Amino acid sequence: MTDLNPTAAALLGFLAGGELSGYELTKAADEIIGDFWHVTRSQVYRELASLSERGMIVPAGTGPRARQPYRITEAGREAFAGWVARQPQLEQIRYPLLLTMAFGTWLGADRLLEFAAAHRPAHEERLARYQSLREDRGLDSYQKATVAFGIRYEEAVLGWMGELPAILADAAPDGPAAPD
Amino acid sequence: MTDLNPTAAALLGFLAGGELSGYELTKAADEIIGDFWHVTRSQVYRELASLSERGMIVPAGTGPRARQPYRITEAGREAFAGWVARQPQLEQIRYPLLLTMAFGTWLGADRLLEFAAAHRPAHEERLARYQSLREDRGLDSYQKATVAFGIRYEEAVLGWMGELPAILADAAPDGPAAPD
DNA sequence: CTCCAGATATGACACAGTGGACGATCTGCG
DNA sequence: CGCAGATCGTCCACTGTGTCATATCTGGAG
Repeated sequence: MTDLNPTAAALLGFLAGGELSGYELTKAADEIIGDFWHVTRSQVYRELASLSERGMIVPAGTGPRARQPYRITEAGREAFAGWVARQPQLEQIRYPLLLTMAFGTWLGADRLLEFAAAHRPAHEERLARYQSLREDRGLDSYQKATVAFGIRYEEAVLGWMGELPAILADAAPDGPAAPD
Repeated sequence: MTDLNPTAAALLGFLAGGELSGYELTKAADEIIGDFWHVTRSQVYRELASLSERGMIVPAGTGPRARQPYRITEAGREAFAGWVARQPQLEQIRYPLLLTMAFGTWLGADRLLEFAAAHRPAHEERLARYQSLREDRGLDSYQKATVAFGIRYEEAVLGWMGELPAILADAAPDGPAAPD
């Protein structure tokens, strides 16, 4: 019940399925939750150290290379169970393109449309990936639900990009023009 | 050109429109960019200190209370112009509900649906707010563009929540059931 | 008018999360 | 063999979040 941050909780969640090392945890996190909860290696190792100190995981022998697998403890399982049953916070979006766009007067519509266009392929790829995941027999329905969000989200982004030119059309025609 | 983080850049962007204090900047950021770039008070003051050190802003007299307004300098304007013209990064989403959902096997569909339902009013309110902003004559078309994203996004979330029960229906009927 | 509750305004600090650099170890293959 | 590249962990500086503290001003109750 000792409160966990979401990243630590996710690591416990993965460890609840078997022993894994930091590197493997990083990969698992990247593949399975990476689209809505980004986790870096640095933080994985930091959280592992902290979880280990708090007795929620223990080192389990040694793997190949310097690999250090961890096993979840009973305390760890309890902490995870406590975390998973709590009402999650609202989501946070950090969208630099929108930030730039909010100050668009200093840049002009043309450049902004280029910026948006540069992002489009990435969104199309994600959408395609989600769509193929939707058919994947290996996912449980909970993971399917997260994929379904991804599809809705990417469709929304692409739809928005589609209507952008029309919205920005009635901006001052172009170019960095200071208001006031 | 000295590279700015997005938060610092946004503060310069606001200051480009006139002198503002930390508190006023916090409010402006919250209202205008808060939905896609969350900024806390602590960070505003930290960035102001850093920008001031780097000569991009200067204290401008004193306002009422302990209020300390800042004025942007020429160096600040240049740094901002440099930042706004750079291709923005891809967005980041941090969605705790999806994290919990990814580990849904340990919780069960019923609780997850409750969790999602608890978020619904917040999304409906945001959507309503965006829809009324869309009619707002006071926004320039760049800000309209950010609002348009908000509308697409919230519609996507609400649509997803609508299909959730169906997706989770074919999960193991209920309850925390450990797999393996 | 006085006083104090509450709003305004800034700051300090610990923790969470990001990104890049570094170095060591193993693996495969020319 | 030997070395290029992948694997694995560590470190550090910086950005972002959340909470607590503190000082100042404002508006009403008395």
